Amino acid sequence: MDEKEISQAVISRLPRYYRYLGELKFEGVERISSQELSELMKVTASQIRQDFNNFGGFGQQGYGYNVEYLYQEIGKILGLDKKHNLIIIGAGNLGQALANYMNFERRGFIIRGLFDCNSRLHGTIIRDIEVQPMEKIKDFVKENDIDIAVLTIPKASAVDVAEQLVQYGIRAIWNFAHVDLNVPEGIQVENVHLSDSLMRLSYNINRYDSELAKKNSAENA
Amino acid sequence: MDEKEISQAVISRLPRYYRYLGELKFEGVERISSQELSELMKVTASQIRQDFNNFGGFGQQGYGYNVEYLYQEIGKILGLDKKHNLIIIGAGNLGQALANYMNFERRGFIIRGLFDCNSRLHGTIIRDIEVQPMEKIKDFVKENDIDIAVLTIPKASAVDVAEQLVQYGIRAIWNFAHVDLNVPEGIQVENVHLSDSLMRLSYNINRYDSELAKKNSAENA
DNA sequence: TAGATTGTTAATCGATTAACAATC
DNA sequence: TAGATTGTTAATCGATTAACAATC
Repeated sequence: MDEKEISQAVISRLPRYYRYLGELKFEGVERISSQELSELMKVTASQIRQDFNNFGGFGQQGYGYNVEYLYQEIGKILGLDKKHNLIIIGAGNLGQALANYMNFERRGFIIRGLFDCNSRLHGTIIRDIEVQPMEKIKDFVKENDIDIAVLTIPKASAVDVAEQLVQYGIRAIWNFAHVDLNVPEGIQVENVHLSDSLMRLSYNINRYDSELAKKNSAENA
Repeated sequence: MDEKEISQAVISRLPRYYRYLGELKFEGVERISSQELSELMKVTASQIRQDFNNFGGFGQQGYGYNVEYLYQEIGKILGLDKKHNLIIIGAGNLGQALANYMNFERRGFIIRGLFDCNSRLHGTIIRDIEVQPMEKIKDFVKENDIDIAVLTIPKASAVDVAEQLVQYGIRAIWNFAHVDLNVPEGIQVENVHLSDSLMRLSYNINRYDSELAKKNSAENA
């Protein structure tokens, strides 16, 4: 009953473990110790063991971890053994790019519908999917068992659209709009704020420059 | 000399502050207290004050913070007062979407070149920029003072291309390829791993479901 | 001056790392 | 059995929150 809540720090690391294990599996590696994995991934072996043990013991003393098994188990923890039906709201450049990106399907995320408020896009077909007007979302969500909505629309309309999606019964929103959505408890939101990411990059360039300048002036003093 | 290093946790929050302050400024709000901002942004006032004070005193006791001034200062910290020249490597759907996205230019990130290994794309023009073959990157970087490269290519070639870019003198890489790059000290990398993000969303949907199931079975016990 | 609110120090909380006993 | 390596507890480190003196 009193489940120890897994911290978001741990969860954020799981996809990276999954990626490395997938590659090891692909390379035919059968087992790996936390020590070896730690060298590969440049994190501490201690953190790896702690992270995995949040979900129970996946390893074996004196042996290490079975790559195939661990890969499967992390996949299950991430819910990748389940299928998810998505719709994309906003069939602009980014929406189309995501619709065209095949790799998500491989992980069980299947794009079922595309919607846009721009009538000139209606009827456009992207990967066998026709762009439909926004008015069709409501029925489409109900009839096609959609659980995830991808928001690739400008921030001006994103908050309203998100609210509607929740009413239509959507379970989760993958939000690319540069605005914080306000959704009720139990609706999952994952933000991808590209401009935030670019600003962090900019900060780090800038910081490196000024530290360099400081170091140089110190040498000349 | 002994600069207190600013933690990445703080830096990650700066773009969000910047966004909120930009909106407040746009709405004509002149001053704001940490208390008011904390209610708006749903973080503690304490954290806001701590964060800002990493960079010096931006506020005034008894008054709060001047929105316009604070917005400018955070912009400067993020390096948004400086121009950056970018190139995009990989003119597929995602590369084109980013090239078409105007908002980055507003913040001083100017896309100068587009490159792709697919010869069928060469000569295609996106927002006045012609897609060029990969062989042209080297000279282009030197002649156009490029500091940021956006990597929107498949992971198979990403590591090699990144290595080359570093040799050509690039300063920073905005990496959309699903692989960890290995770059020397001083080269900034910011990863946007979309599939990792989607997996986190998947985890949270899954977790919510199983918690609900647990709660229900507990009630029936 | 009195009230408000910052800047900053101290206390708490959580996450990471180290250490080692358990065990394959 | 001996060696290796996990699972787990304890120690450390860092980040967040609370509290309050400084000051506008």
